[in-house]
Amino acid sequence: MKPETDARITDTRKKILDLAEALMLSRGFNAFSYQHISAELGVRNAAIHYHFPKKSDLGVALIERYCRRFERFTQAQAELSPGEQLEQYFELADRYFGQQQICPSGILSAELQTLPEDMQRQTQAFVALMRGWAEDIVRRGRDAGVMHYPGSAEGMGDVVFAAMQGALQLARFDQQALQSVKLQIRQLLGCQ
Amino acid sequence: MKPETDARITDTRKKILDLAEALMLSRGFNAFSYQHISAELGVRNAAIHYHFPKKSDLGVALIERYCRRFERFTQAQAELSPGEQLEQYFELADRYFGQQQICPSGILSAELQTLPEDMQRQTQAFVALMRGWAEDIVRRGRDAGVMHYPGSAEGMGDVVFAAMQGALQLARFDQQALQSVKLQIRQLLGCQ
DNA sequence: GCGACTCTACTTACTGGTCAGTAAGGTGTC
DNA sequence: GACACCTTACTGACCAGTAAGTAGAGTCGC
Repeated sequence: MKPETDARITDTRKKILDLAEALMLSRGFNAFSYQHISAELGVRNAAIHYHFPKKSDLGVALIERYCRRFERFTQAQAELSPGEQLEQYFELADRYFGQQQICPSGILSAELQTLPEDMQRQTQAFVALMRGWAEDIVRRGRDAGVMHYPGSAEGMGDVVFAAMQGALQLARFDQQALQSVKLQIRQLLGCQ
Repeated sequence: MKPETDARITDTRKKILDLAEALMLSRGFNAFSYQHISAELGVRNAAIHYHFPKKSDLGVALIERYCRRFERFTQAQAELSPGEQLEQYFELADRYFGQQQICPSGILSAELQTLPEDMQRQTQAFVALMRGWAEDIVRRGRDAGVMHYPGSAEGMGDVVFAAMQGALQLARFDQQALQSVKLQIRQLLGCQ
């Protein structure tokens, strides 16, 4: 039985993924090594290679987990109003910021050209998922009459998504930047 | 006479900076090596070290050049209307996109935590410069009565800057994303 | 106008460190 | 005894950075 399809995912495997995720969001995929993980975990380097033979296997598993997590997140959100969904999006960003991290799509798109091909494809799918979600929020917000903005829902969704991604990067220099962008997006959407 | 203060900057030195710039904007600062540059330039690795002893020296010189270039850009722009300034900003982004690059502040902030300290400081100054400029455009646009938006000029400037930075990263997956964001920003600002 | 000197802009040759990745062996559990 | 989950021990590639040497162009005293 492959670990990927096994319900009881190895403890070590999960710890590796968690550590790799934190490292990727703070340092980037290229800038962390198996050493970083194994040292923190108290195992040898080759133990990581046992679970993820190539670094790209680890990267792909990381993005796949993001996609699954995101799917669950949006399903759990389905009952919420567009305004509440937006606020949950903002809280997600706050959580990244609190850990001195940026959003996964931000680091992955910045490093894109140096990533292994399978990771590039996976990233593309993940970014499309998040982009579609932002678009969905502002479209349903306008349809429900609680959000008001000129132009298309596609355009507004892209601006919200791009601005939040950029804001998390800006927030590394000025912690007020994230608050500033969130507040301005609320005002541009005419909600609250 | 130091090369930095000499008007006649070495040809090789300039070529190194140009190549390093292109490499940084497409691959990132950590993901290019002196080998990449020396191979392209037809010189030996140590020749690069002659002009830039440490890689961080090259990085700092790169950002310093950005600051100087940006200063000249904004000065040349001083006579233009806010609407025209915004369009020039958009054209700048188009140029990066055309070369499969992202904006310098995007890659530098994504990699920030792995950059040498002097580069981090330099980056902070550069980002502050660009942020202030975006804020200035939308403030003067509102004052002149040609741009209309809720909230503060600080907030709107941050959204425009963050959205453009994010859009260039999104555009790596979907080339329409940049157009989409530019169009939406124009509509949010109520100009054109 | 010629040798001595100096400086710039490199070269060759090297070091030590880090990296991903592999092979083969060990150990405990079912 | 088969398998999951590690270990030790290693390889080869790449990396930033350094030391020492050199070719050529310009400068200086004389």
